Amino acid sequence: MRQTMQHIKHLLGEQGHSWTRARSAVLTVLTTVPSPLRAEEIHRTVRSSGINLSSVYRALRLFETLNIVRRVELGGAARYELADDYRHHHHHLVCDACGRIDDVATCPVEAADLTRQIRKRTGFAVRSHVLELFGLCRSCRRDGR
Amino acid sequence: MRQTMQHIKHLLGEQGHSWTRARSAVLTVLTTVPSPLRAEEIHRTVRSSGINLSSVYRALRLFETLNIVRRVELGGAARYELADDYRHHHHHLVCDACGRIDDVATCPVEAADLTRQIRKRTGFAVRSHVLELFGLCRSCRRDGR
DNA sequence: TTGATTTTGCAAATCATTTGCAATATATGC
DNA sequence: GCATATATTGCAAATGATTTGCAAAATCAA
Repeated sequence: MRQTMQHIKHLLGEQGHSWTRARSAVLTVLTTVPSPLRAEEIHRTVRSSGINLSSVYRALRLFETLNIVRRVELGGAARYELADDYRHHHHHLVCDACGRIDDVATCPVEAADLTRQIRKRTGFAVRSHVLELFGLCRSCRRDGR
Repeated sequence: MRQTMQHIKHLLGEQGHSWTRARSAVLTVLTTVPSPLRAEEIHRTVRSSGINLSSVYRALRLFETLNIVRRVELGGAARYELADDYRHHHHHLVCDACGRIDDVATCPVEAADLTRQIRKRTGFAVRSHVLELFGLCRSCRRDGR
C-alpha cells in the first residue's frame, strides 16, 4: 500500500493540492479496510488524531473528484472505497441480514460486453457502472434468517 | 394500469393495510411516470390533492417493504419506481451531463447467470441486485459535453 | 351507522452532509 | 531553515432529506 499512498501523494501535488494529515489519514484507512466505509466510520478511526468529521468529508469529496475513491450508495448512506485504479474493479455482495459486505470480482457488465451493446443500440456511451448484489450470506442462510 | 392498481389495492387489503387517498395517489404517479422519482417529485404532483410530503414518504416506505416499489439511490437522493413484479426487470442509463434516466432491458446479471455462479462459489444467495450505468446520452455526446 | 383501528397533516426532531469563517497547517521562494 | 502566501482545518451553524409524535381525520368491519 505504500506504493499507492506515494502515488496518490504525488498526484495531489501535481494537481496543486496539499498533502495533509487529514488526507493522509483518510487514505490510510481506505487502503487498509477492504469494504466500503461511511464517512462517519472513517472518522471514528481518525478522530483520535484530532481530525474533524468535516475534514473527512472534504477529503473524500476531493478524492472522489480526482478519481482516487469511488462513492457507493448503499442503504441510504454513502460509502467510499478506493477507485478501480487502485483496487481491481469489483462489485459487492451485501447481506440483507447481517449487513456484511464482500467483493465479487466477476463483472457481468464486462463479461456481456454490455457497454458496446448499449452504445450500438442507443447511442449512450457508458463510462462507469455500479452493481450491488443483495441477499443472504452463507452464515445467515445457515442460521435460517 | 387499472389492473396493477386493483391488484395492489387487493394486496394491501390482504395484509391489513387500508386503501387510502395518499397511497392511491402515490401509486398512480408511479404507474404513470416511467422513470424513478424522488419523494419530493411525487409530492409535487399529488399535493394539489392535499397530500402531505410525510404521507408520500410513508406510502413509499410501505410499498417498499411490500415489494410494490423499489428504491434506487442515484446521486445522493433516493428514487422510487414500480418493482419488477409490476414492470419488467430493467436497469438505468443515467446521463452524467443532463441527468436524463432511461431504461435498459438487457440484464447482464441474468445473461451471465451470475446468481448461480456466486452461490456455487461463495454460498451467498443473491436475491436482488441494483445496476446503474452512467455515461453520456446520445444528445449530450453530440453536444460535446 | 358506529366504534375500533389506521392513517394523515403538521411541526418538530433526526441524520447525513455542507458551508462560513477565523485559526492553523502546508508549500514555496529566498 | 525561515517568512510569507495559499490552502486546509476545526468548529458551529446551515442545509436537505427523511422520520416521528401526536391529535384530528379517514378507513374498515360489523
